[in-house]
Amino acid sequence: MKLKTRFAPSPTGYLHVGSLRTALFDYLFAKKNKGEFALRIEDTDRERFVEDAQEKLLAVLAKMGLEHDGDMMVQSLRLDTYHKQINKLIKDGHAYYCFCSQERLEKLRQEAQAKKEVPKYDGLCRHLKPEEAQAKIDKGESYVVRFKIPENKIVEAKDLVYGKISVKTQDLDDFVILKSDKYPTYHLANVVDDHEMKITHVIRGEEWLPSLPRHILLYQAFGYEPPAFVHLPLLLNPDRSKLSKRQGDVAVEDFLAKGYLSQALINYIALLGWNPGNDQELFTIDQLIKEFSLERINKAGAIFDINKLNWFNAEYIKAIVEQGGSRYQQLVEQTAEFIPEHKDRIDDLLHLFGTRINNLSELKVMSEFLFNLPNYPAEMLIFKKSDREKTTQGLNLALGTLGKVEDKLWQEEKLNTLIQNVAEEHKLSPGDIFWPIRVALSGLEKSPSPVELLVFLGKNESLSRIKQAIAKLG
RNA sequence: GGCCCCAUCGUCUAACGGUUAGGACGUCAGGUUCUCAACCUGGCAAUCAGGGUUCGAUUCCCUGUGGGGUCACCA
Repeated sequence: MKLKTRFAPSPTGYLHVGSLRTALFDYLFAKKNKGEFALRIEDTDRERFVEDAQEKLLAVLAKMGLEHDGDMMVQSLRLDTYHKQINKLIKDGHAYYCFCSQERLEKLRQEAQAKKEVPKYDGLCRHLKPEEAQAKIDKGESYVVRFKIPENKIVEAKDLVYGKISVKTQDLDDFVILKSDKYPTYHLANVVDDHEMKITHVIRGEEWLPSLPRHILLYQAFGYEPPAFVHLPLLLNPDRSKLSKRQGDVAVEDFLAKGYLSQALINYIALLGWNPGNDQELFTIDQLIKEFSLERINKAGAIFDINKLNWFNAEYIKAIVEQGGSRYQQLVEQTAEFIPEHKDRIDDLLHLFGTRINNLSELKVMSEFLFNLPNYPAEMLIFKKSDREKTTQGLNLALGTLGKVEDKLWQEEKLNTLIQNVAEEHKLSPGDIFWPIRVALSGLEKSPSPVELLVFLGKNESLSRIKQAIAKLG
């Protein structure tokens, strides 16, 4: 049988990084085994319906390079199927109609809570005769369908990461499988669809582990062979709670909007809860596919550390700028989205700041001084080991020397040699001339090297800024 | 609270029962330098606790502690 995984998000309007990690592992495992990676939209909650969510989801997955195989399944389009399956369960005695009102259930919950007991459905409608139930339905009473949990049994479930799990059915209650709006709940739709789609491996977050026994019971009631289950350790906030908004970005869209590269994000997230068994950390997607194995998935939750993501992203930016090629062209295009007003200078900006940024949005802030010289104090021009006199001399020498340079010789190495020579001739140390040039050109104490700035700004602008500096020193 | 899961540096993690407990991020120090970044070198830093099993436990078992997840007509 062909191996098949599926990513089954509910359309919330954005893709959570935890979901991305699940999707990635689904994808890697499928590709590794020459299997299929399917997509299913779990939109059975019409109260949380979000406009455009499906399109957005597809777009982000595409950006992340996790495109699915085959047709996408949409649960809201399959109500007939679920109804058919639910009727079968009812007929076989595995499920029953329940007419209890929300108010009664709420009261039940509160009573249990007051007695410090576990809130559980008390099974009031469980023994309703079929005719009685039918009569109520005919009268137009609102109802749900509940699954009938077998009594006094032990449910054994196996997970490929967590091992064997067993639960007593006494600890479970008759959960709803069909809501009063005639939409199925997750549990039901999930089991029906995974079976119908011939999913061989269900890979999902650890938060589903507690409901695994319910799903096993459903498979048994249907007489289906359950798929293999793989629960993934959770992604955590710095305080070790389940990764959520409020404590930072969690939407993949947010990271893309800040200028994190999809490959970097994928690479980082692959190493959360999984490792290759050696020291390698930088992986292309193809390498991940090659190395991936379920055996090397961890059990403990992993904190999502923005610091390490920054490192990965910076590594990718550096490497791509250095290597050039088509990936570099892509990077240039992506960067242009952040600085549309200086589109024609992206190439230069990337080379100037490629080793200094964690993400693309930082580039905009960091390069601002190139287009608008900050108003800096004259004292900043004087290097800590220099003085006003030498600084003025250095700037004037620079102005004279640079002014005579032909346009075609306006290059980093040439300019560097030129300035060095002038400094030596006049017994000036580098700090007497390079430092003030940098400050004159950038208005900052921390910046790329003076010659890089000269080349970026060009002769006219450079000389103009140096003149301004000399004037400041008065 | 019931049920379930988990436990190695601050973080991500490695270690067929036998290692000076390794790597990476971060951090600190030094080098390189006109500054920053990058780069290079080095430092600090962990097996939750207590019992077993064993010649020997990070590793296996039990208990405790701690953390998390889940207990909806949400997924």
